[in-house]
Amino acid sequence: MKIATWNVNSIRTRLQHVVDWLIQNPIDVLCMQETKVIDDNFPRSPFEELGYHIYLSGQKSYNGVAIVSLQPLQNISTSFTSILPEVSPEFDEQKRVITGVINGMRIVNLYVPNGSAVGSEKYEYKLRWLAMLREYLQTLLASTPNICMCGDFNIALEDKDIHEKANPENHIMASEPERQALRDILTLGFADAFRKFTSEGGYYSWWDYRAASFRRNLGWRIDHHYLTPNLYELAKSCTIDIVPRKLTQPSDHVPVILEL
Amino acid sequence: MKIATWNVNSIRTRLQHVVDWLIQNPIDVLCMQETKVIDDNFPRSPFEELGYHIYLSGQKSYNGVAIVSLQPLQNISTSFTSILPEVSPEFDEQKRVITGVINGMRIVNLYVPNGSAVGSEKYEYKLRWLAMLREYLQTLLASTPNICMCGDFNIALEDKDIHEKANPENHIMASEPERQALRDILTLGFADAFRKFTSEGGYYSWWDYRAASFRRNLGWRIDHHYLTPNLYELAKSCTIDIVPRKLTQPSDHVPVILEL
DNA sequence: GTCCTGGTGG
DNA sequence: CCACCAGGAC
Repeated sequence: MKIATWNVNSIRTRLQHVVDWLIQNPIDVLCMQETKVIDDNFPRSPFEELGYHIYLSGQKSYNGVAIVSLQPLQNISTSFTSILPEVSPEFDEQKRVITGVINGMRIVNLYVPNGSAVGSEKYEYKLRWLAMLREYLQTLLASTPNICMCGDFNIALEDKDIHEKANPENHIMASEPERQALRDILTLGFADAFRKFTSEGGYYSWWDYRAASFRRNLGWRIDHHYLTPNLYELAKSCTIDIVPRKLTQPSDHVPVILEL
Repeated sequence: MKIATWNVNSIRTRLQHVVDWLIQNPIDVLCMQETKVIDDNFPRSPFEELGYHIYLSGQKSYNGVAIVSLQPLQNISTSFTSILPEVSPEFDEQKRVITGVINGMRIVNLYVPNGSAVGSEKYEYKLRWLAMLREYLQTLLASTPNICMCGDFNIALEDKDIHEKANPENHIMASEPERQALRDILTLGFADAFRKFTSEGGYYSWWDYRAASFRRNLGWRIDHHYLTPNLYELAKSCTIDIVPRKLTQPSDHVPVILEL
């Protein structure tokens, strides 16, 4: 089966790109981020016409995550507090997580905070959010040991995931505290599916809209699939499809496809 | 020769429609209104590639007029105060007039204020603007007796220029003070080119974007060519091309074409 | 650069 | 309904 993750940067603006891509690419589960729409206004029918079940956690303007799946998902959850009652309700105000179970595997679709600039208030929120996420995943793992966690992590763990013109040191999405927070999560038992198949750098999933970044290939690999051991063993491929970034009015991110 | 007037409602948004229309329609002079762009940002090259000279009086966001002409124009003017030094400078803040001479004929391209609602401050401005326009034209006529005045007048002079569902009485664009102000201008020696050839009603040049007005043909004829006697005699046809209103993302106005 | 909102203008 | 802006986010 194929599980893809794609930060679509507004599902309403990108609807035709996403639908066309799904028609061209046989995807079982598509995890989207930055849908930027409340659930009532999500464009359901184009996905339903392709046979997808739809699971949503959206808000106005910002954030918002969605999963569309050919098979139905069980045990959907869209909040942190329902899994971790003691956690601050601030983490559920922004819609950044949706999870459900398919074939005994839990899919966790995440939109990690961007963090703005190192040292900013939003940066501190990102680090607190990642610490909270660790607790959340620990709880989930206790009941479902097989987890495919994917989404826009807004973190590049290695310098080879970042184009050469950037200086990763103290850069948002590359700073050591962010990387450490993500590594602390992975030590729960997750591994990067992409790195099972590809060890070289120069593969990117996001290019800033500004400064002609895509034309100059100044990208970052910040969209990931992290798998628990059994799933990692099963992984058959993990690839980045840069074609949709070449269309007119593209998302700044491209889809990453995991095959299990 | 053919002289067309078209309120394009943003030349940048409508560029492809206008260029395609010019390629399909052999127009010598196109007068545009509501270009909504400062002169530095006007998309010059598509017109230049078609062989047009370009004359501009634009502003940010609102209003803005332009003439493109296969032959060059002489004696361009884009202000009221330069013709009528005693007039209030408020009338030059909004870019609503551009005029130039071709073959001894002066073309005056106008975007008359909309007036918002009868009795409003904008309505009073419209009436003052029209009174000022009369003086302006009187001055122009003294040096150039042959004038083709065209543009978006935001006035329908007769009830048959307005769809049946509207109640013209005290309606903006149809109120008696507006009509009288326009008639006072026409008594300087102008006649409606369209009415030389067509006496029936039901011909419209503008349909509101709202309420599916075009589909229901709830239109108004508010875009006109007014000609001085010699030119009126020479007029060969005056037609409205509603085809561009059927395209996707159309202007709410369509071109009106005068043939001399 | 491209997206969103909320506001104005029509 | 459609276009513009400013301001914020990324």
